[in-house]
Amino acid sequence: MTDSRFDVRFDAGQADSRWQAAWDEARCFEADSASAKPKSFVLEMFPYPSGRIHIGHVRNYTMGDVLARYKAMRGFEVLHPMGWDAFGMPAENAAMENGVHPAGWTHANIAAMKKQLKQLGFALDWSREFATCDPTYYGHEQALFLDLYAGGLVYRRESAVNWDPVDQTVLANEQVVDGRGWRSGALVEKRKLNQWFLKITQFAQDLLDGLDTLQGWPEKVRVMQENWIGKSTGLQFAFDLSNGEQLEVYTTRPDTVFGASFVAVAADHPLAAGVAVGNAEAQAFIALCKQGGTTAAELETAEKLGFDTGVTAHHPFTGAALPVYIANFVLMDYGTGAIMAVPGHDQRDFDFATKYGLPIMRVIAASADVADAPLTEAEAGDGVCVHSSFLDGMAVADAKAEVIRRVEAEGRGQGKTVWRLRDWGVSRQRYWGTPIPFIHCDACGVVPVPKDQLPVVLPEDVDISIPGSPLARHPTWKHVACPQCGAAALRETDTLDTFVNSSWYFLRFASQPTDKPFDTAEVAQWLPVEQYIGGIEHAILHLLYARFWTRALAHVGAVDVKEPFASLFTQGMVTHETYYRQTYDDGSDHPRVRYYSPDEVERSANGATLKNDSKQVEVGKVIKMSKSKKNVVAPEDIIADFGADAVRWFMLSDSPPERDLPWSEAGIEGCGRFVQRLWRLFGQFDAGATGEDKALDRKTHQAIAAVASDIEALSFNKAVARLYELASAIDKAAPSASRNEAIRSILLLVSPMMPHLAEEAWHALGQPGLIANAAWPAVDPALLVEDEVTVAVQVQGKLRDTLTVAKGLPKDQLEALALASEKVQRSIDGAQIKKVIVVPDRLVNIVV
RNA sequence: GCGGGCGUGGUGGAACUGGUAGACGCGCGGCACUCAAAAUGCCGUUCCGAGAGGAGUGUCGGUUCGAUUCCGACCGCCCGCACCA
Repeated sequence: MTDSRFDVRFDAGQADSRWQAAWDEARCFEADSASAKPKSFVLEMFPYPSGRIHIGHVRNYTMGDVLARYKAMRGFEVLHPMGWDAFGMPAENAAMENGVHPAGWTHANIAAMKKQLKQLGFALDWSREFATCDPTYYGHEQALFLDLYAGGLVYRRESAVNWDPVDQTVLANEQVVDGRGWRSGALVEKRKLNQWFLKITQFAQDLLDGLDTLQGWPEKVRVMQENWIGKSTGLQFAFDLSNGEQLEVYTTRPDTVFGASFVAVAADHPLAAGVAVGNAEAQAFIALCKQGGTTAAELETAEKLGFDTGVTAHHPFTGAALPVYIANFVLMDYGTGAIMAVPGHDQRDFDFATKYGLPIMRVIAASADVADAPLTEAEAGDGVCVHSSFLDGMAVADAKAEVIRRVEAEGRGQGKTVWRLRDWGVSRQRYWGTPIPFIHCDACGVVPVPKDQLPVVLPEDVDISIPGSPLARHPTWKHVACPQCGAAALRETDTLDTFVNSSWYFLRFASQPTDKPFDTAEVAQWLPVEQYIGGIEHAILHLLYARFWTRALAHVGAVDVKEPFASLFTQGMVTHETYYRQTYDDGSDHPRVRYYSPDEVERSANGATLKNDSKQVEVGKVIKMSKSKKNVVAPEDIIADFGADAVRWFMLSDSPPERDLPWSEAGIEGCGRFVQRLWRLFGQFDAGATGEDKALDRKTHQAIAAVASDIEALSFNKAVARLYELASAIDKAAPSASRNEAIRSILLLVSPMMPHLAEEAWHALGQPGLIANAAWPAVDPALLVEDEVTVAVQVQGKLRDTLTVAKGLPKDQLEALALASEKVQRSIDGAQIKKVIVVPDRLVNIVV
């Protein structure tokens, strides 16, 4: 008899909240650091509390959740925490616009988003939740900052910084994209300010080397970080100039030194400034260089321009007089801001030399016999030195070493490694961030706040309505006594970059004592994070900073870990069609594009109409959901319509997780149908049924094994397909003990993905406890092997027949069977058989 | 320009280390159930062809008994980086 309780439709609305409450009650997902089980730390990038969860979060957290629940079923003690990256500009912007306090705004947003996350039934350890704006969090961050200061990794200096005029604050190099602020989009200006820096460059080599150990990271992300760190090795040396001065240049191609035909300096190089004194033409040229754009497109099209200073440089080996130019393509902040230009082997130099009629010499050739081949473009490749005096015949690598050796021997320069990576400026002139725990005293200088006076808490009564630093203009907050001499002194009013907050939050998740940031031994229990999941947009910023902080903390003895994230997965975006019309409704001649949201539109197989007027709208490209294109769906709406499990299932279906997932109404409806279908399937559990169904047993066990390996590989789309197949097989099978076992198994297999439905059915079927605490079903290896296989029979590589035979049938028998096939005989058609290839259990190919 | 990735039905995508291309989902078509609809179930669905059969994984070529998979050239799309000396 099947179970009549399953005749009614599965009521997600009611079941979701019941089981969410049951999990909370049973504290199912609280991680126990003292557990004897093997540990697994599954982490998704914690969200900024913007106010609501968007569909991208849902996809991200669903993936992590499936993995976390699966790991728990496999006997791991799982740490799967959640918190809030709660400091930052949007809270201050909201304060400016709406007059709400950043703290109140942030906490209200957190409450709203937490409710949404709870509705999705994620197996999160909420007991470890924190927000980075909690003084209990940022106070510990201040303590760590002081530790790094004591360890020599924090310093303060005046420097030219990237100033974001909209956010009214400084940005790190990494936070400037195409000359604009990464968040505000404003054109960044250069300013001189006293800034706090973290010595990330001290770990440049180590951060680079560490990338090789991160085999669980996407190649793409490792390449991006490698490029960002930007190691180059070369030679720095001085030219003697005709004006009696010296000019330091840096080159990665010392082997091409005999091909140098001019020298160039940046427009803001001191030599350029010197030349410009009393020289209007030079001044005009320098001004021209400085107004040049910095975007990729502008740079690409920018013409190479130069200004001949009239100064010449003496070639260190030939003694030739090389003209010194000011050139717009030389950057002051890389190397020494001056280069030796080798037109034959650097395209920029080639372009420049062509324009100004300077010599272009070949000094590297593929082989010595093409030493005089003409150059039509710069040849940057490998080869041997030619026309290069004592270097002639040497390979590029050897010649580099030889030139460096000679220059060093002459005391004229030295081999040098140059990095693109710069120290990380962490000062922000904002309110809503971690106060930097230092005090400026006229007598004692910059004094750390004693640890027993931490946290340095943000004042609540601030005026955020006007630009500028709210802490700096606060009437009382900054006035304190110097901890050393007791005299009146001033607090540091800069706050830390919010990327500092996210550089160690995973450590605080692993361990959160009240008297210190974390316990080193407890952290060692959980770290490294076994699987980290988040967006590709953090490939450099967050992930590089977090790797650096982990090293810096190891440097001062706070942690034993080096790489915080063993495996990284970057998931694709959720996309959706766009719907639009071209309108002229503003009365102008130019059409404007007006977008419509999916719920204003009726979509059919061959087009779309607007619900309002039943007239057609254009169906546009499938792109990332964004408010401006109105192609968004609200998680709360679809959860209400279909239930959390259908939404979760959709997030896992079809598209491989690293690729974009196109949202569709038809797709989510299909998921909703499958939830109901499974529900009915569970109702087919027939306690009275007996008997064996070997074929179904085999399918069940194959599915158990396949779904497990698919989840471990994060190939959720494949696991989903497997589960559809198993469901169909169960549907078709007759009642039996095997079928009951199959139903019990599929229930367990879908439980990480559809936990509410699974829990409801588990309960209805009278299974003990919560399925959230159940174990993954065991696989019988004997059932994974088929005893019959289908073998393809080809003639000339074309499929002619298939044979179903016992597994392991010997080659000669297989061959005989294949040749006996009527279809095969027909296509051989009496031709002579030259060769027969037999792959046991797979195919027979007959060559005639 | 440099680096990386991708190209498979109407559609999202499967295909283990070269071995039956198109699993599974969506859509579409047909049928059953129903007074009817919804829901559900069953069957079909790469293309051409009535059929036997033929063609087919961006294009062209190569290696192989056999290529979505390996190699070369080209075309197209996406992403990242960039006057980094």
